[in-house]
Amino acid sequence: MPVIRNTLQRKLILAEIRKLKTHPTAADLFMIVRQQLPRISLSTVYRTLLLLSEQGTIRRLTAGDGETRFDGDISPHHHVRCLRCGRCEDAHELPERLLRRNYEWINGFRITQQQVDFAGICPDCQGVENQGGV
Amino acid sequence: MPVIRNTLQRKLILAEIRKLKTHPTAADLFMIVRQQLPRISLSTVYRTLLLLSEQGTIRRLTAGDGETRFDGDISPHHHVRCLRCGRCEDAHELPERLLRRNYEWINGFRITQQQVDFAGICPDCQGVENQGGV
DNA sequence: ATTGCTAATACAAATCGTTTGCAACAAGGT
DNA sequence: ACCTTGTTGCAAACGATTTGTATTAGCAAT
Repeated sequence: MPVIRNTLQRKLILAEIRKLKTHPTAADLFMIVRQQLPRISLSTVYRTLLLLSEQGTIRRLTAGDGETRFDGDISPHHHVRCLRCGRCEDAHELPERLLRRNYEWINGFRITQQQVDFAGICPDCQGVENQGGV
Repeated sequence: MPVIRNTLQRKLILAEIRKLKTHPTAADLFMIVRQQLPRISLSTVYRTLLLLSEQGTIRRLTAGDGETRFDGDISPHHHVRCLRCGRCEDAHELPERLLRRNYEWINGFRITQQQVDFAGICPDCQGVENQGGV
């Protein structure tokens, strides 16, 4: 088993993802970290995000069409996503009992992940709702 | 507003997606419909699936990493997905009260879609679990 | 049935997010 | 300070999906 090195790029990426509450995409993080480390490459960002999510250090949010988003808060909680602009927020105001009960087996599947995916139109997009789009 | 034409390709695709219980991908449906209509193109399948899901005739399942899957059953129910092979099944054995309550507003978002996403290892993949992979 | 309008198709090429191959680099144990 | 090898940056490959366009075919009106 190879040694995991604590590189500067990994430190910066993890620090930024923990600082942000916006569930950034890989491209978002690339642009942010590049301000401190201009030569960092997008593939390093992808590789680091893969590593961190496999470690369980961060959470990968795959619901929704577009890009994968990442969350530095790994405590159990749910998300709301805007179908128009893609914005993704925590849904902390939900009753926490919603998924308090864990399912370990369904249809013979051994369940390891569960999350509720809420989607709709965010406040900013509600005004322009009739002006075409999706 | 343009007239929506009831073409042969649309009829065939909708018939197949309603026949199948396996939540096929666009590529799956392409291969199936091609047996009856060899000259159909993959982009027609994609465009038709987009149209049908925008109409609300079928349901788009976007949770998970890989390809988008489609469901001809639009009644409210949840899904289990295998993290190893990607298989996706209905989770009908769940207590139906799980999402019986509908959320209309969360964080100021007007909610139009909600679903529980369960993921784990399916029975077929449990045996080979230790032999590497994701 | 035949016509005419135009939505929808097949095909190819483009696009988007993400992954991978590889030579150069740097983390961290010695 | 050195050496091993995990990691990076870059470019190119990748898979899923979308789009441009000339041609085909639905279907409403004759």
